[in-house]
Amino acid sequence: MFALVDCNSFYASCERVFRPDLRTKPVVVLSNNDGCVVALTKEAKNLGVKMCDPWFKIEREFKQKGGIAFSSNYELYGDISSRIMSILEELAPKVEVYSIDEAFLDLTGISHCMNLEEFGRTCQKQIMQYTGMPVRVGIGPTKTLAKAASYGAKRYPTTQGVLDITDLYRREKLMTLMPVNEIWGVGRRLNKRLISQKVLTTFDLINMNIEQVRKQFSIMLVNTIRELKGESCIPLDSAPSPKKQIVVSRTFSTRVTELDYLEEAVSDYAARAAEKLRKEGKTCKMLSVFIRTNPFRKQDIQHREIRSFSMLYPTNDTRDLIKHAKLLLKDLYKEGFNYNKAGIMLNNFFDETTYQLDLFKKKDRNSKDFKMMALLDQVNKSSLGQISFLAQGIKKEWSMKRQLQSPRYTTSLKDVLVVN
DNA sequence: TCTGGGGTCCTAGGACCC
DNA sequence: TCTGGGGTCCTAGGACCC
Repeated sequence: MFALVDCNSFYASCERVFRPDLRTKPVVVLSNNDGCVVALTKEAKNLGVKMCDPWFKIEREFKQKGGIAFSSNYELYGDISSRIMSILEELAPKVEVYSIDEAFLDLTGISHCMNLEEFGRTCQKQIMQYTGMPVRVGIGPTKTLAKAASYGAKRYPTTQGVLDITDLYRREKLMTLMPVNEIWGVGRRLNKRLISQKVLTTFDLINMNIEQVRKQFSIMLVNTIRELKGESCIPLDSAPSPKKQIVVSRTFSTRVTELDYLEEAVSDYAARAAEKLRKEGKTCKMLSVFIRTNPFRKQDIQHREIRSFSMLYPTNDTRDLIKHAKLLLKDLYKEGFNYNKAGIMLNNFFDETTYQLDLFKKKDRNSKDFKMMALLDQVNKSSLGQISFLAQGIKKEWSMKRQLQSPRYTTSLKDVLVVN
C-alpha cells in the first residue's frame, strides 16, 4: 500500500508561508530570467493564468487584477522541502523523496493498525502545523494508483485533500472520470495516440488488450496498465539513487553573439558542474557542450548543436572540465547567430576512490590538484567568500535576471523575519 | 524586448564481432 | 545473377517526469 504526499502549488505556497497577507491572493512563481510561470495558486488559475505562460504576455493583466509574482527562490523552497520530508520520515516507516514537492510513503504495516484516510489527515495536519504548507494525500495499492488518488484529491473538493482508493468501487469510479493524460506516465504524445484510438479515460485504458498495447506502444505503458489494475510493478525507492548525469544550463538574459561571452558562460557552468560532481564523490569521463538560438524568434536563423568529448582519464577537476568545454565550444560556435542558451553535460561517471591505474601516467589521488579542489569547495561552501576562475567571467553580462525574488527567510541570517 | 532547468528510461540504428 | 545470421555495445533522440 502506498501514499503520495504532494504539496499544493508548492513554490507559490512557500512564498505564502512568510507572507500571510497573500493567503487569498493570486500568486505565481516564475522560472529563471522571470521567463514563464512555473507555479500558481488556484486564485491565479481562476484569473486564467496557466502553467508555462510567458510572463511578459500576462504580466500587465495579472498585476491589474491584483496578482503577485515572485522570481524563483530555490534556496527557500529547498529548505522548506527538507523540513516537510523529515516530518514524513517520522510518520511513515519508509519514504521515497520523489521530487522537491512530492514523496511516496510505504504504508505496509500502517494499514493494519490505522485507517488510511485518517493517516492521510494526520500527515496534512502535522505538515500544516509545522511548516504552513498545504498538502494533499493520495492512497492506493500501487504508486500509479496513489498518484491517481492524488489527482482525485485535487480535482474533487469534497475529499478535502485526502483520497483513499483501496476500495475497488471507488477506484473504478475515479477511473471512469479521469482522463488518460492525467495518468502518471502518459504525456502529450501518448495522449494523442490514445485519443485517436478512442481511449479517453483511465477506465478505457485498463480495458485495452495488453498484448496489443505491448506491440503498438511500449513496455512502459504495459506496466502502467498493470499498476492501474493493482499489480505493483514500481517499487518504493527509499535510497536516493546515484546520479548518472549532471546538467548545468541557463538561458541568457540577453542575446549573445560573441564567442567571448559564450566562453564565460560555458566555463561558469563547467565550474558548477564540477562542483556538483565532486559533491557526488564522482569523476566523469564524458563531457558535452551545447548552445542554441532562441526557437521562439522565428525571424532569426536557428542553430542548435551538441558536441561531446570522451576524456582519456576520468576527472572532476574544474580546470580540466573548463579546458575541454572551451575546446568543444570553439568547434560548435558559428558567427552571426543570436544564441540564447548554453549548457554543459557530464556523463560516464566513476567513483572518485576507485581509480584506474595507468601504466604510463602516474597520478596520485592525494596530489596537490585534488587538495586544491577540496579547498575550493570548502571555501565556497563557507561564508568566507567565493573563489572562481577568471574564465567564468567577472561581470557576467549574460547571466540571468531575477527581479522579483523574495528574501532567504530560512537560510540567511540577515533575511530572517523580524517580529515587532 | 521578454518563452526554465534538471533529470531518467526506452528504443532504433549503427558499428563491430564471430 | 547470386552477398548470412545472430549477438552485444554504444549513441542519439524521443518521451516522460517534476
